[in-house]
Amino acid sequence: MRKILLIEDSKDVRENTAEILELENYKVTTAENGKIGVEKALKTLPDLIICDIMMPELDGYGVFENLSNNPKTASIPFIFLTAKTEKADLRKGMNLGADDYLTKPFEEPELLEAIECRIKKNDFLKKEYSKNIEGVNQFLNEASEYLNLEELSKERNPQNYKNEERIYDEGNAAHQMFFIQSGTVKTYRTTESGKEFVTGMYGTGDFIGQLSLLGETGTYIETASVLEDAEICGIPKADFTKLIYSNRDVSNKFIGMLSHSLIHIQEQLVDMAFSTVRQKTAKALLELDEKGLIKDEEHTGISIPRDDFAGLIGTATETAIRMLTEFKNEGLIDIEPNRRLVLLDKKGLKGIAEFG
Amino acid sequence: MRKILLIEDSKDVRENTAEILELENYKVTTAENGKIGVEKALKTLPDLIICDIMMPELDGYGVFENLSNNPKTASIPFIFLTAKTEKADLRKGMNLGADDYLTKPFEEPELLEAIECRIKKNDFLKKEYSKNIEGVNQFLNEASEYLNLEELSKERNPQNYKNEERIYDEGNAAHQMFFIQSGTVKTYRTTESGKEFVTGMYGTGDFIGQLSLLGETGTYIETASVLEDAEICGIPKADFTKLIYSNRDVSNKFIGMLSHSLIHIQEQLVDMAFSTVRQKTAKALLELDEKGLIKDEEHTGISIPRDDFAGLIGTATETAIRMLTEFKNEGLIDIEPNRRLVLLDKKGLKGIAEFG
DNA sequence: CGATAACTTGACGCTCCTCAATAAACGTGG
DNA sequence: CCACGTTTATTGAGGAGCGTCAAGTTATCG
Repeated sequence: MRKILLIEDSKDVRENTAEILELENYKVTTAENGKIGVEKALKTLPDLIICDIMMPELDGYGVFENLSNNPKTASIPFIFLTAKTEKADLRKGMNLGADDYLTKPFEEPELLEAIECRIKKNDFLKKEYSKNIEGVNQFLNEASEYLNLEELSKERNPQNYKNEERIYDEGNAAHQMFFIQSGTVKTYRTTESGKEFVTGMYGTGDFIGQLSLLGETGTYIETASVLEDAEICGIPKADFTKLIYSNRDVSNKFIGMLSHSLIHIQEQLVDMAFSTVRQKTAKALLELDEKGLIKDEEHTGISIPRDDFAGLIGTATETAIRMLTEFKNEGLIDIEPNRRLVLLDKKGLKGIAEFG
Repeated sequence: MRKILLIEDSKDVRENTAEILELENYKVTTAENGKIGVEKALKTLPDLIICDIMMPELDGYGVFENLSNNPKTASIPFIFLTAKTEKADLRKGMNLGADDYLTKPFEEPELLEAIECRIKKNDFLKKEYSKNIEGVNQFLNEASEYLNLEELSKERNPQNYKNEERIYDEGNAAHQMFFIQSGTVKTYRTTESGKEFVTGMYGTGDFIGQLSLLGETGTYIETASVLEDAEICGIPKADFTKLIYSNRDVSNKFIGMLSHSLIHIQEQLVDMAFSTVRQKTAKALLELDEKGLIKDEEHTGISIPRDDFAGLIGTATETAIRMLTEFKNEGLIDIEPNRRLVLLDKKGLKGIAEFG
């Protein structure tokens, strides 16, 4: 049962509203001024707070400010209540970061709808997505669902791509991002000297090309090509940017994910600078395994061309191969006749990744 | 003079509103239905659009949808107009990404205030900030100004840090970010093998530690220490997150900046993997110069310890020094008696950075 | 002015890249 | 289904680049 805290100085409005909510099966706590409201909020940690603006002791802004500064209460949805005449003040409240507001007198369905909407929203926001770019995938799906934007991938019919086929090219104008329905894809950049640096490998359920849509050049920052026959559908830039930019909650979530990516890639940078190829190889194997691209107890894995594996580490193909055979001789991995890699000793690899 | 497009089917309301706006010295274009509205919007590219929801031919949502999908008009502020009875529909409009709305009948000051607010906002958003993390600086300043959040750095009294002093340490709980009022600071990570990788060098007007506040561990991801005596003031996490998360426009802008950083750091990663030390040295010099940390025609520059310079490239100190003397012998840079570096031939360095 | 720290240069060896040759896998057409 | 050519993987040898250690030089600070 959801708990709602109602902060309102007028006894009539308070009791009336509380009754409506209780009939809808919410558990209601009430407070007759801001000060008490803050105390009760901290004590009961409700799922949602409805709060009048004009109040004795501590006004609505004060309450909001107070609760925002406490991590325990900062993320509780907050709905302002206000008389129609105070309308000008509303903009201030919304700018502070309140989630919604109602003008008194309000209708019953209006109230309930607003509450329902906010609670649903908060459930979505509380959910944790994985730290890396992979988290974006799941996130986009749920976000589109949550916003009722059926325009996203669902309604698009996927296109078939064969091995080696390119999905988009570095430098071309970026009009779409892509969702991988099945198959495997690598993204890479080509250096002046003609070498390929593989920036990522992606499988079923991943999105690629998002970052290029946000870049200021408006062009793809990398090339994507197919590793294993894939079904892929394109998502127009407009759909994506609408999703990201138009809804505050979604964009906040997205900021969190971008930060994680940034932190992660910074770690990679340090690795790249100071690790030996042996360490980098072990790390690459572990990362690929996490994405389910390498055969182990759980996954079937895929056959990865040695060129690409080397490009992922940033080394010469021959060196990469040497490392792999080294690992094989040490019993850490196995190489099947069809060149498929099999992870045997994850712990051992982790040790190498860290200490060499 | 600002151009406003008013789309409204009721003749009374339309003419009335237009008059108010013209008295305030706006240039007003009117349209009596959605279809004409879209056409006129595309033709005149107004600074702001006010649009009724319930209309013949094409309703307000349709108009908004249409204009959102055209890059030319997507960023024009959009204010919905609606009768009080249609209030439920409003939430839909706002979710679509409209900027504001007014309920009919509205008061004159209410209208004007809303318009003023949106135009101001849009001016702020249109402004371009530099692509890298440095852009965040200027941005935060202007954003705090724009939101009237005087709580940020302005009102804090800076603390003095001396050479070598540490501002925060990798792994410690992150409660603040920092603004550099004067002086120079480096941020670095220490590897297992005890080497320092310098992740950035920052000077007057830069912010540091933001990313750590957004990370999920809640700890600093790097260590910051002073290179040149500095005045630095701390900005509490709460202030920063409030700024970033509470306002949609600010967070959108922030997404853009994070994306740029991500793209930039990905480029660094490729460089790190395939460039020679010679190339990396040239690149590092150019980057430092862009930040005004190296002496050239415009800047006085600072004295950079060779250790740190090497850490920035990800190489041994001795190797870094060898490269510098190499460049000196080639006449690309000069090394003053106090070890200060002077850039002489930017073009030459750029050539080396790209082709070796 | 001396002690200490920071910088610079030299010598040597390891890591990893390059080039070259061989072996295995793949694909094609008969 | 096999022989053949082609691509991809693997192994080997040699050398360039860069890290490490050590010694010498210059700046810095009390």
